[in-house]
Parts: sequence; C-alpha cells; structure tokens
Amino acid sequence: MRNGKKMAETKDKARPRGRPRGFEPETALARARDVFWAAGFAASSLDELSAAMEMSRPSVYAAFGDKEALYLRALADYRDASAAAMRAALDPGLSPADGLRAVYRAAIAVYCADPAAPRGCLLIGTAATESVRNPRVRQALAESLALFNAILEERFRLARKAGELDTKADPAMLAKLAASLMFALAVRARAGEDRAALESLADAGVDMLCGAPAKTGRKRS
Amino acid sequence: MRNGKKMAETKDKARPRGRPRGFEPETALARARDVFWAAGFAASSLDELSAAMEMSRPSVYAAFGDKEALYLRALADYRDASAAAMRAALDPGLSPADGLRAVYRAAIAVYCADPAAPRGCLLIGTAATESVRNPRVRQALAESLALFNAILEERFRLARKAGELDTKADPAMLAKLAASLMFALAVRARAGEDRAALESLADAGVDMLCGAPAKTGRKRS
DNA sequence: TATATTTTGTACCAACTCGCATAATAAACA
DNA sequence: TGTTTATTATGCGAGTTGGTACAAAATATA
Repeated sequence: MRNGKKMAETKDKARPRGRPRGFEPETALARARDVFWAAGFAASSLDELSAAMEMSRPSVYAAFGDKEALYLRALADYRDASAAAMRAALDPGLSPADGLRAVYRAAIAVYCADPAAPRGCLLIGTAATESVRNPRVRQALAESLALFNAILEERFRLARKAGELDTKADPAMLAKLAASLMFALAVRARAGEDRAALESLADAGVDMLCGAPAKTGRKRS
Repeated sequence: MRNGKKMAETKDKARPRGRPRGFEPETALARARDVFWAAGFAASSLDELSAAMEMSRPSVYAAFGDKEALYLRALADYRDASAAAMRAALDPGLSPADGLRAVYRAAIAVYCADPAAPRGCLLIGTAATESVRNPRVRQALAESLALFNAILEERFRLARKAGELDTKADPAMLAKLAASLMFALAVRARAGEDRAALESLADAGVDMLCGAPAKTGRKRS
C-alpha cells in the first residue's frame, strides 16, 4: 500500500531481520508533534495522530508506546531543537543584545510559521495545560523552561566576564527576565497577535534588558 | 456585580413560577471554572463538571448551555475578576512601580493558591491550548490579554502625565512588557516554579521596567 | 382543588476513545 | 526451499464522551 514505493532504506546499514518499516521515525515523530502542537495533548486522538503519521495504530504503539510516551518524546525533541536554535542564535561573536534579538526573532519565526493559525510554543501552548494533572508532563515542561533559562544565563555570564555587562548585573535574573519575554511571545503568538507586533515587542524587550535606556519607564534627571 | 438585574431577584424577590433551583449559579460556575482550570477544556468531562457543580447534567445544559458555552462563560468571569483585581492593585495613590508590584503579587497569589498543584492563569494555562482550533476561544483569549495590556497602559499613561515617567517612555510598549512578565509568571507558576522565585523575578521585573538601573544588564560608564 | 411552569433525576444514545489480539505480510536467514 | 523475525493491517471490545428524552417533582397561580 503505502510502502510499495520505498521501504525506507536508510543508508548503507544492513537491513534488520524482519519486515522493513514503512515509515521514517523522524518524519513520523514530526507529524505527531504537529498534531499535538495544534490540538494539545488531550484533544489529539490516536486516530488523527496515526493518520498524520501515516502509520496504523498498532504500529504507532509498537514504535513509540502509548499516547503519553509519544507526546513526551515529541516534547523532548522540541526541547532539544529549541535549545540548539537558541545556542546558535547566541553566537558569542555577536553582542548579547544582538544575540538576544536573534533568539527572539527565531522564536517568533517558529511561533508564527503558519500565518493562518499561529501555534506559539509546543511546550507553553500545550504542555502547560496538562502540567497540573500529569506530573511527568509538568517535569518535562519545568526542565525545558529551566534549560532555556540556563542557556541565556550562560551567555549573560560570559558577557559579564567580557566586560559587556555591568558587574553588578545578575546574569541569572537577567536570563529569567529574558526567557520570560520569550515565554510571553509564545503566549501572545498563540493568542493570534501578529508577527510585526511581536517583533517590535521583542526589540523593546532587548532594549530594556540590554541597554537603550531612553525607551524604559525610568525617569531621567 | 456584573449583572445586578438577574442577581437581585434571588435575594428576597418573589420566587419565579416553577420548581426552584437546587444550585446557586455563581458557586456552580466557580466550581466549573476550577475544573477547567485544573484539567483544561478538552480534558474536562461533563461528568466531572456536573459532579463538581453538584448538578445533574441536564441541569447544567439547561442553565449554561453546552460545554463550550460553559467554558467561555468561565473565561469571561475570570477575565472580569482579573481586570478588577488589576485596577484595584494599580491604585493611583501608589507609584507606578508599587502598583505594578502589587499587580504581580496578587497574580502570583492566585497562580499559586494551591501549593500542591499550582494552576497559573486560567486563560494562559488552558485557553491558549484550545486557541488554535477554536476561534471563539482564541478571540476570548486575545481580548482578555488585550484588556490586561490596556489596564496597565492606562496607568503608565497617567504616570507620564503626572511626571512620574520619562516623557520619552512609551506607555503602550511599557504596558506590553509589563503584561508580558505577568504572562510569563503564569506559565512558570503552572510549570511548578515556587512562589518565592516568582516573587523575586517579579521584583526584578519591576525594577527593570520602572527604575533601579543597577540590576539591569546595562553597562554604565 | 386543578393547572401552568420550571427544575430535577434516570436512563439512554450514537459516536468516539485508547489500547490490544490476531493474523497476514515481507524481509533475512538456514 | 522452509524458518525466523519484525512490521503491517484488520477488527474488536470495554469504557468514556457529549448531549438529550422523558417523566417525576416542586413551586406559583387560578
């Protein structure tokens, strides 16, 4: 049927013993992630998931376990991809402000990838809902948010060492504030705020976090 | 409160014609709101809802319509209560910084009311998930977030007029940044971050938004 | 009393949910 | 060729879902 075309022959690896898989795990996972991303965990049925993954339901179970395991796997993959993108954006060759701007810009691009139905962040937009009643999801969410904090903190710590930051600045708190703006962008994107508004908000946030005092609320004398 | 007309008749006005209701609409709605708050819209079954409301399912339907109508009603009530609390916290007798601190403190108190299972914000924690596929929920969410922005903006605008703010400051952008921190606090609370951490983050945010430049990342020379 | 009106409780429905048992299929291996 | 092994497809079953029909119950009114 759907495997008549190709048997998912991956590279030069010798085929395993049994019948070859009719799907590529990575793309199947990406499809599942997209379903969860749009509908959330609770509203994603296995029918819709297996259809999007182009797999029969027993195959989904055999390959990835039950619905929760599949969801946790999607969350973990998303977390890793996001962390990698953040580290890439925070190129130490750029100033902390430019790096932060790049992080926000990349995040907004992901959040608003589909202009017809912006999805925001998979973790904040869907895992947060499950977090109250599902401790495993809560832990995955908490760990992911902490990781994003830590990546930003590392950059701010480096900047302070390099003299790009006031020595009195607290890198950990700065990172939490910077991450908070990213989380808020995710919420606003999912609520439908348009991309231009998100980007100007992000720019104002960078100015406030890293400089350009003219635009803050501070009274200057 | 919001509909004095209908509420007044339950007091001591003549009883309506038929069999009297066995529930108080306000408390029943609050119970429904709590179920949605913990489980989200999709994972809240009518069985659980009607049990929490201490009403039979047909009674729920007769009084509030279907599950979505009940949810939208809970969202609207929550939005109104939140807006009232924000306006109360932003007492013009206080400085903008103190008012903002009060807003965050009140928000965190709501988000972390149950220390065993902090729920964050009903809108951000549950409506965001439904927003992608349910345009009515998305609109309710977007309008609520915009209302929170507007309430903060009004206070900043007043502060600028009163000379408490740099004339170059942009009240609209400041309000969006301030609201963004509130949204992030909601996300972090639902992810399980402890109350003390949220409060110190909120304080650092107020300092950054309204003054105390020593703690920002700005390099001062 | 009898009637009108509204709410309540029981019981039900069709559709959908997740997960699995079973068996056919497709490959490597002997 | 047959055997082994892994994946596929079919189909089912127990439970849950949102929503409703119906009649009993409780009140006001005539």
